[in-house]
Amino acid sequence: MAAVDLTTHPGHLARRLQQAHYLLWNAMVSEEITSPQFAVLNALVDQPGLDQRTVGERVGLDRSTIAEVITRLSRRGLLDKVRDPQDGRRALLRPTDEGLRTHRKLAVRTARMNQVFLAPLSAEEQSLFFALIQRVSDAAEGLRHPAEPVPAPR
Amino acid sequence: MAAVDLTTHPGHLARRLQQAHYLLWNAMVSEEITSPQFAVLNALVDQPGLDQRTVGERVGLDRSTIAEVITRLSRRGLLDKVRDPQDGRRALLRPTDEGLRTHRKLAVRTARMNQVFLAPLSAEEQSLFFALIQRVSDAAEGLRHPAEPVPAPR
DNA sequence: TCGAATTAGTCAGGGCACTGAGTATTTCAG
DNA sequence: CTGAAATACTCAGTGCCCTGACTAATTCGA
Repeated sequence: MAAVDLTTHPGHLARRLQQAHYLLWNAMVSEEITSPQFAVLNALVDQPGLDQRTVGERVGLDRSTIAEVITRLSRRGLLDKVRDPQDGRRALLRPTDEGLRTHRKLAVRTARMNQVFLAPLSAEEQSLFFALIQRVSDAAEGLRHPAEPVPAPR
Repeated sequence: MAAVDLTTHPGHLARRLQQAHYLLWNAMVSEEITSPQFAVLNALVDQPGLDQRTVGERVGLDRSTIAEVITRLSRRGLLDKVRDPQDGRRALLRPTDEGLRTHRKLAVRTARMNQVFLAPLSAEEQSLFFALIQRVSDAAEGLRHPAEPVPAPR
């Protein structure tokens, strides 16, 4: 009766999109290493020695989730985790040789997968696709941190 | 060094989009009922008496996940689950009165949230946003089921 | 009609994602 | 210099999401 059409609900669409991606990743990239794990590895290849919190910020994972992902990557021997001698709170992370090799391999496959995933869109549509999603995500993310200065006492 | 730019990776973008949505949902719609739960409830308001598998298909949840979601909704007293007397394998689902009330309430809030979520886009951009995501998702979904007839021995 | 597929749902197991509470370490104000 | 605040991380709890293996019920072909 009063049911709603979910195809105009961005949240529903976002979920479906991620599921579709998950499927393709599993088939074309890796069944062992997940997409978030690759994102973390990628951040560390870019800047070895980052601490956990910063990596999480870079790839968009909260403190708890990043901890789990790092545990798994470390268990697989893809990264090393050592306490910062300068600041005993921090854990510094860097990819192992094995981690670097894995990253190189998966980077190639990921590129291939992205092509397949985006194949239904023209080049211009692809840029638009990126831009629109980015704008919506950034805006919502922005609501999180209500502007640096101060919440304005109203 | 050989690190990759994740802002051009649809999977990464999809994940961020979903996180952004999760955030807004929690703030503006409900902290109890999740978006997938609402989707299930919505499908049952539309067609009471559906079985589990069909609902899952409608909202895009696999057999295991739909089972969990339904357990939670049922525990909250938002839907009833009875075995089909015609076919003992099926479980038939229908919203309770409480479920209907909850659906009505959340439908209103969801509409409001969608407006906020999509506010950064113009009306035309919003249609484009929907269409592009839909096309990509559908195409990937299509790879799953390699065309009805037969996989073509090539 | 009876046994082999098919179909609906359950269960165990692994991974992502968030919150709230707790611990250890560092920083900073008085 | 010391106690309060801030910071990095951990842990417990909840929920989504998938796969593969299993059970129960139905259907369908020989």
